Amino acid sequence: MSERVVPPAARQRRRPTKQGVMLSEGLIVETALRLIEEHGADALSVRRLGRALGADPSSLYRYFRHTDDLMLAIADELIGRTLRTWRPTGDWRADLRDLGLRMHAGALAHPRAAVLSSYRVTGRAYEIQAVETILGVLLGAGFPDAEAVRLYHVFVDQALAYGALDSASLAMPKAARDAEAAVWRSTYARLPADTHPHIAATARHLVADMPHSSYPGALDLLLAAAAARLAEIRARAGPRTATMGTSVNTAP
Amino acid sequence: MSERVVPPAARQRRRPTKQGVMLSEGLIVETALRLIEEHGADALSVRRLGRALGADPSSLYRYFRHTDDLMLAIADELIGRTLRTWRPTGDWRADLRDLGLRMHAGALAHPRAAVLSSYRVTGRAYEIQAVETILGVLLGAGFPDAEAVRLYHVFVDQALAYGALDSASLAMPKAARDAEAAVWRSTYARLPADTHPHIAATARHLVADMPHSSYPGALDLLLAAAAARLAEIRARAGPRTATMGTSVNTAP
DNA sequence: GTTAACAGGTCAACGGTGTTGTCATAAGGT
DNA sequence: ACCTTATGACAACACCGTTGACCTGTTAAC
Repeated sequence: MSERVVPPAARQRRRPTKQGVMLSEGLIVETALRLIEEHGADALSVRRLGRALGADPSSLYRYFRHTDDLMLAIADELIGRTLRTWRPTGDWRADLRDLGLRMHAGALAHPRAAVLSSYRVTGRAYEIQAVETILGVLLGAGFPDAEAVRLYHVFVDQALAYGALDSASLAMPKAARDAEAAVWRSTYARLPADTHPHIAATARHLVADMPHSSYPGALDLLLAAAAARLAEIRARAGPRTATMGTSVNTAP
Repeated sequence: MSERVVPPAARQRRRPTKQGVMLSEGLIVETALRLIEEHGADALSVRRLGRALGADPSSLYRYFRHTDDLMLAIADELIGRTLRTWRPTGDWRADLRDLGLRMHAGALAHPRAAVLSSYRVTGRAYEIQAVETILGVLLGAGFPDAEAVRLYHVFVDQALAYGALDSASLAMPKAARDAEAAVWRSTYARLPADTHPHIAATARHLVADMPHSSYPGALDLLLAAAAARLAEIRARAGPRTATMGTSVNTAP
């Protein structure tokens, strides 16, 4: 190692691996994502990744300082992919709803990366682009600066937090997941009405609802609250238009 | 091990540890919580816990099948503590707000347990009590069964998801956390207005807002949306009262 | 061409982790 | 007093991330 770190993009002096592979940041990230996809969230370790690449595990430390440096690179790649498949229409509410669902789905597809990236600021290219885009949607809708930032923060954190939560749940072995769903049926649904009246009264709904993600519901509540707030702001600023829930993109 | 597992509560045949400690589920959970509190989230491992207890690590497997069995026990204890310090007033919105903030704070105090418990159903005593209580608040407020369950689900998941998210962030070494805050100041706040107009326009707010948890904001938006929904329900059912945002606790 | 610098791949080792199979023993019931 | 058995201890396994030392091929300069 000696002083090792990572020369950024100006890499030269390439040499193939003993097994003939040309390493690169891109190849490593891609392989890591493939590993996660094929063999589950826990399949990603420096050693296994090295094996999958046909390289010594320690070689990876020439490209990433720690494992979570690698995870951040993976996270940024995921942000990029999500953003690339998203087509804004100009309707802020529909656009944010679509984007939120895409972020959530993206997280579910890569549970391990999602968990790690959820609470980190990568500061990388795609992340910056995402911030700029989402802020643009909110400002374009007519939210004042401070409010737009607050909403941006809540929107992103909610998508990431739920993404991580549902990812973790999804990463459990299937048997364990089924067992959890069974707890609602066998434990909760059988509590007697005299000791647990509220659970007993709603048991049917609990059994049906609880095993699914509550993210779509949470997202809709968030957007509803935001729309109400926007209507209020518009009414206060000057009651001209009565349209609500939709907004023309008239950013300066 | 042979077939080992955990005889539930009917434990007898106590024998002290070599160092003279009498093990018990309770003592183990308490010690684990103390360990987390004193030495941070990563300080909890079977081996360290054994050392702290004055027992061989493998002894713990007589009480818990896996480490996350242990984590679930810890999680339930946390739920219990949170619930015990909460005093409902009858105002559903204020009560849920208070409870949400307490859950979030409780998670922050025990990051590792929070992350693990966030996506698990313990089915243990305190968890059941929490479900019953929260459902009672919502039903008492006047939400119909199905809606109450949906709201319960979103409320709890939101508290847990944000708890886990902010826990993870808090569990980072302080230096790393500071570095992340610096990214907002040094990277985002310096983007030129012509390439990133929206970020540039709101940079001041981003720097101020982003390093803090967005949970309180998210919680308030959720409660606002719920209150609006409740007003709608009441208006539809029969326009008698005009009070809104507050509710008398008239559960059957 | 020859050479010197060094990026980058490899090896071996360290200290950690969760988990389990085997064994010894003290406690309880009879 | 005996027998059973719950439970603690020990040792080992297979993994993990990380690092220091070494070696070698590529490149740039001469």
